[in-house]
Amino acid sequence: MKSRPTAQDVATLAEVSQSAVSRCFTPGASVSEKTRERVLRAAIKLGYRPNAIARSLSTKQSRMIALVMSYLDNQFYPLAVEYLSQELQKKGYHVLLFIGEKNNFDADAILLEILQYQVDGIVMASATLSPSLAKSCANSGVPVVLFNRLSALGKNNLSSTSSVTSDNYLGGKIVATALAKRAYRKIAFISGLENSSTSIQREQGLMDGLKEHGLSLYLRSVGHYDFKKAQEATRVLFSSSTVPDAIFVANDHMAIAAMDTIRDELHLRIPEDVGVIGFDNIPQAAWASYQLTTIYQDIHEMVNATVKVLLNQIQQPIKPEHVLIPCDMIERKTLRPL
Amino acid sequence: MKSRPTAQDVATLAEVSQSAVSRCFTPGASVSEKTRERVLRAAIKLGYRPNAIARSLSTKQSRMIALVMSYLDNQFYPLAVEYLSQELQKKGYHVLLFIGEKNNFDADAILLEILQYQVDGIVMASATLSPSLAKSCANSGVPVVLFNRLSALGKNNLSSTSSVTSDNYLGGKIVATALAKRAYRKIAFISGLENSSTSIQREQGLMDGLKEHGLSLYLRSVGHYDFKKAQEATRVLFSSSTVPDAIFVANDHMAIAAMDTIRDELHLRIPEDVGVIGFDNIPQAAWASYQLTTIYQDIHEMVNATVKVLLNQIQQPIKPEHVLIPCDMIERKTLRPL
DNA sequence: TGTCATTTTGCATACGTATGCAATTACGAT
DNA sequence: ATCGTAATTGCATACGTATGCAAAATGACA
Repeated sequence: MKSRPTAQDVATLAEVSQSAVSRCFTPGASVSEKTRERVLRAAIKLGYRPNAIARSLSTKQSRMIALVMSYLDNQFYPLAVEYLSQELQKKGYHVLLFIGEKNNFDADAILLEILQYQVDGIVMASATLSPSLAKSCANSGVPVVLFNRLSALGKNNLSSTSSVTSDNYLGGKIVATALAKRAYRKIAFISGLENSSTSIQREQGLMDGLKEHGLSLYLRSVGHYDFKKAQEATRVLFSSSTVPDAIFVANDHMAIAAMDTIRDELHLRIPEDVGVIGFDNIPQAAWASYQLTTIYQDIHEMVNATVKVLLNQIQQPIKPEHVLIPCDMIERKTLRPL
Repeated sequence: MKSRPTAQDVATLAEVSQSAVSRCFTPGASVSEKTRERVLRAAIKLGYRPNAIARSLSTKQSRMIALVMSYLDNQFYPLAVEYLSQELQKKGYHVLLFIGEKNNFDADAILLEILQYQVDGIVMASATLSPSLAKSCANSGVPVVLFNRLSALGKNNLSSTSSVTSDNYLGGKIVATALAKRAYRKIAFISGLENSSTSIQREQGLMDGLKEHGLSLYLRSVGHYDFKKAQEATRVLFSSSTVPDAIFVANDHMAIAAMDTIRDELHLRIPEDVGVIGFDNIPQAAWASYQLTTIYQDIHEMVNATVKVLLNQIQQPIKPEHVLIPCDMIERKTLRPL
């Protein structure tokens, strides 16, 4: 049980200096073919691999990216994690994962932990970045990209932290048009977390879109992006005498919850009695039992953009970037046909 | 854009030595109340936080755990990731996430990357550990725990790498008994990956259980733990003239795929025409449209055990440990009642 | 063969923290 | 006040790598 060989061990065996060994593992460094060969031979013999920790200390680059999430219930996020992790690995980065507790999610505390690890960048999904923390990151020179989130906006709608989101506002408008054209008139909205930018923008798009078609929102309920709470929200919508004929749910995860309640508890038919439309296009939306009509979030584009922005910011953190990914409707069977 | 303050900066401001500062941030170190106060005051003033990288280099403990996965489609894994990450954070560890590509998953290459980061331990889920790698880890003194997997077994059924799994064999037997008691006679099995220990043990349990009830397996098909492939496997089962009256599917993810195919394509009723039972008890199994009867995997117990074993092994890696978590059936509506 | 430009090499040091050891201080008891 | 013991502190160094700089080696060319 001896500890791992160091560059010095390799150097001794290969009869060169430790610097030479280091250069052999540093792309672009100046080493002759002869010594490289000798070093590599010795390295293989000893099973040597450079110590990334020591390298990080020396170069001041950890090649680690912190990924901050708050929950993985909604299948959209695991997929994002998976693809993001793969893309970052391709670029030579590694992912340090931080998942907060649902109830007491203290982003500030987590971020302080993160900063200790000298990560080269941070991707925040499922959590807003408090202004104080954004400042803290900026001071440390650690670039941050918000994934599927915007931070609190100033009056000019420009946040100081980079972000990548779908065009949620447009998505909301598309929903409004689709519902209007299908002759739905009593339209309800089940929101996500009240203070989340995604939910707010989707709702705003819906409202503005409805107005353009001479309609207005009929009912509204809050689902907190949670399955059970969305079911409760659905019950509330149907508990009064004023019943909606269509529901826009802020994401698919909740839309499925709503469908279960509508069909199994309330014994209503979808789409005959009530239309349902979601947002995200998670895999479950395509399952035969749901066939949920929804707004497509291009997860691959979102991740690609996130990686691109992040690496940009790492190279030269000048101005924050804000990327908007287009989205569109995927028609399945929870809205009646045109 | 100045770089982060160091212990030396704090020491200078507080007029003490760098050692004193270090000791203030090392639990159990000897510091007087007076100097601790001065140091902390200075640290706060400068916004100082110890550099975890430097600390790792010095202590030879990174307090990072590598988590290796191959896919997150199956909701069971995101939940495991979430809870595992939270538990490790509570213990002061952080998670370095590695997700392989579905197609070309080169565990060996990934593991070499991991070892460079000097992680204190490795949790492998969704991937078998090749003997060469296991040896490589042992040489490096890095403890490994297999989560929901066993490595290739020797003749004596004892692997040299620690593991935490459900009692998959027992689960298979429970399924056999449940099916037999409900008078199912033409029982089919849809397997996961053919070489995965979970699928193998669940099937073995089923076989042995059936035999005890004087039955034998009627049909068999391979689903590779993949949604679309499971649907194809289901079609195959029903394509010949010999049609099963019940199917045990190696996990819920595939069981749901099978249900979709059975009901939506084949237009058969569950459980009247055919019974379905899965394994895992993922959240979707409880959705109203499925109500899948399944075998419960206690994900919290599994994670708790994983963390416990891992920390044990980190402290004193003497003998590998193998933990078996009990499991039981959760009855919903995809098997006909007794 | 000698000169000069270029490539390769080694030396020395920095990165930021932890810690063994010896020196110093504090404190209680006599 | 004196001594002894325990608590605290600073010094020096180690952890493993990268890299600026100067020295050395190489190679091209006349």
